[in-house]
Amino acid sequence: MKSILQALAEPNRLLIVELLRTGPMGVGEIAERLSMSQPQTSKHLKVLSEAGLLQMEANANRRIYRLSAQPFQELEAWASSFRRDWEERMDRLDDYLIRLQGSD
Amino acid sequence: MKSILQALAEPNRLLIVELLRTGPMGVGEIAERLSMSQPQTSKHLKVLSEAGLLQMEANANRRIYRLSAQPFQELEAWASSFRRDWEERMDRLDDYLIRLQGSD
DNA sequence: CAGATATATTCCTCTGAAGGTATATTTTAG
DNA sequence: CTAAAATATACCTTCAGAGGAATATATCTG
Repeated sequence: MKSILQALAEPNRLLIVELLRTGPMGVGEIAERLSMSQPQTSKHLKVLSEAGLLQMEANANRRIYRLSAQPFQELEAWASSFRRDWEERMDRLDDYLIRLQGSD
Repeated sequence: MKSILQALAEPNRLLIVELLRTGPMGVGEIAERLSMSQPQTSKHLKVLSEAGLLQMEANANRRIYRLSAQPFQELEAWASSFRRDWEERMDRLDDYLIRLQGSD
């Protein structure tokens, strides 16, 4: 989770991720569309890949990057687990209020 | 989204968030439980609060911090929206395959 | 084989942000 | 009113990491 969050926290990397929502893309096209230098783009792609957020497919001298589904599902599960925290606390509050009512 | 991710990306702040899942807590207790200095803790709490992740309740000279539900719901929604991307692409693939089949 | 193209990597610089120490601020206790 | 407790803030130092320029690597074209 930590490495996913760290990878996504960098603004340009977040832009890359949002761009790749539209579909898989090569390094050059990413760099051009986001007005980033090619080395800068490659380095961000490396960080994103090492965090598991991207998959790379090598074709000749082209590298096509695409979003990987799993880490986003992990993130969704993690974020939703907080909702469960609130709900459990609500349940405990309900229990408490019911017991309070019963003890009248 | 960016500020939420940036706030959560720092390891000690992530620890604070995980700790606060167990319930609201004062600065001193957070610092002690995580073996962090008080100023360090206060500064991280400020960043988390400014990102909307925490709410603060002042009681005398105590400040009680608690998790705020909304940003985690935003994060969940954002992460889940990627799942929708895959599904849409699957639908388009289905359409394509069906059309391919029809054109036989 | 000699470019040309696409991408990765290396090296350097510099800024932002994290951590430490000291201090300010507020509130309570005596 | 004074001291203590809890927290926030200011100031300083340090370091990871982001960006730029140059170069390495691999692949295709003629």
